[in-house]
Amino acid sequence: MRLSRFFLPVLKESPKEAEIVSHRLMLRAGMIKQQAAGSYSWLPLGFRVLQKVVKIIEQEQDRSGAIELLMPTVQSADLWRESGRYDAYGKEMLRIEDRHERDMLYGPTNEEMVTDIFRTYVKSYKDLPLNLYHVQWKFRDEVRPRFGTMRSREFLMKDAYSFDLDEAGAVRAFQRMFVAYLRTFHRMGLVGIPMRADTGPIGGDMSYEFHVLADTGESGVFLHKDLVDKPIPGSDIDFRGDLSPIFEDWTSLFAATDEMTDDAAFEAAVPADKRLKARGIEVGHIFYFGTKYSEPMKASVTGPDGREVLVHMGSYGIGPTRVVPAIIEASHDDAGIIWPVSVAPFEAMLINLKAGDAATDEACASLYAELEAAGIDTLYDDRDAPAGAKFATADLIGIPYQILLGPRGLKDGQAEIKHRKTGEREMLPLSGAVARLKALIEPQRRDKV
RNA sequence: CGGAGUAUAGCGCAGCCUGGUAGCGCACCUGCUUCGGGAGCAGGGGGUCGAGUGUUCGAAUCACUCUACUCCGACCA
Repeated sequence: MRLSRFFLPVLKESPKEAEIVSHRLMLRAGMIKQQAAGSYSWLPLGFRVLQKVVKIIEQEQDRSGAIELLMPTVQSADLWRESGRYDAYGKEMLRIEDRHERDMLYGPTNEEMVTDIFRTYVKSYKDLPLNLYHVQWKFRDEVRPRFGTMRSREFLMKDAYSFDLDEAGAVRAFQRMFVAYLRTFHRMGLVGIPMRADTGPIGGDMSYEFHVLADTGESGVFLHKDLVDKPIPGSDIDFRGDLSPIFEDWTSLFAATDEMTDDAAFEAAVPADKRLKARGIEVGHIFYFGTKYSEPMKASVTGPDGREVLVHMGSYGIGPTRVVPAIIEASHDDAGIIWPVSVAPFEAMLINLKAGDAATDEACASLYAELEAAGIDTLYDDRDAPAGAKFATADLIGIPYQILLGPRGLKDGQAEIKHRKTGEREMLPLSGAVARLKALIEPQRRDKV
């Protein structure tokens, strides 16, 4: 993509409403624009990141055996009356009336609707286990939206719903999601630590929140230090096999939010040198809630013995529109964002240090063509701007690798590659630069981790 | 929902106290000079001062009402 043909409204100064670093950087990097309280447009750069995050989530959901579909944002109130949540949900639910004066709502979650789909079609235990998910916009009329897309009212959520014959099956489904979530966050360059959590209004018995550690996190978290760099299951993990050893390995170490524990319990459970008290951003939440919805909504199957049984359900959410700022909170410096390659809006940025100079333009154009041919997703800064402004933009928007070419380098037949994360610079013969870049990027690609 | 604030050009702000018809920096446009870490000079465009009502000869400025947004607390992916 040529920058001169892209839409990238970067800001030199940060709007005053942005209090936390991710919000500030997302505004400055031209990723989002606020449209109302808790409501954001995703501008092209931000949308690229969001799409990459969603792609990783989908890949790991699919790998774990979940099946993607898409349900509407606007739902009929009737389903929610069946489950009893139409009255229970309160003011957080945006209620809408259509022209026929029917009660509708903008979905804050989809348990009712997916249960309705399930009960319509699934009649036999032979069709279980089943896990259906979608990635769809939600609306929760938060009392106080804040921190940009970290806590917005309209937000994107991947929500998965598992259906099993009994509790043992549901626990296996829960463990599959648990492992899928470990992998999902890891692939985005995040350390997502599962913590015992409160079940909240969705209800249920077993619940883990996945938290990214960051000073700006909204929750206090207590955890065993060893969880921070615990190895993540690889892409060869067999989701049809027994995942309970992994589950137990992770959950045997203490980790809980401040809603679930306190200093005394923490100190009793974890030796002093292993205690880590921090702030966490909740990026995912998984629940097992048994027959909470299948019972009122009559979602049952015929079991092997011919008897009708209510299915045991769980639900599993990740908020991509929150994950993006969480990644920034975890990975930035004074100059701007530092994207992991797997979610970066572009993998490389080619900087023409003297746009308008015929020889440099030509050399950059051919280098750009070479980068594209090599499959490197490149943003080519071909603007007629001072070099300093180009560097500032490249650093701000956090492209992992910058490749610099100007008259000086051209004279020596050399290009410079700069690593955004480390600041390291290498001079390379022009002919070898693309190969070098490819070697750097490829192992970090999202499908390789 | 309770508490505290803010609202003047795309962004950041001054002007308000003490009423006299709007200004600065950045951004934007034109030209020239520049270009290896957010360029310089010259010229230029853009605002019914959040909305309404009132006070006044006259309101960005004073009064009242409303709206939007932000921050702090209780809730949530």
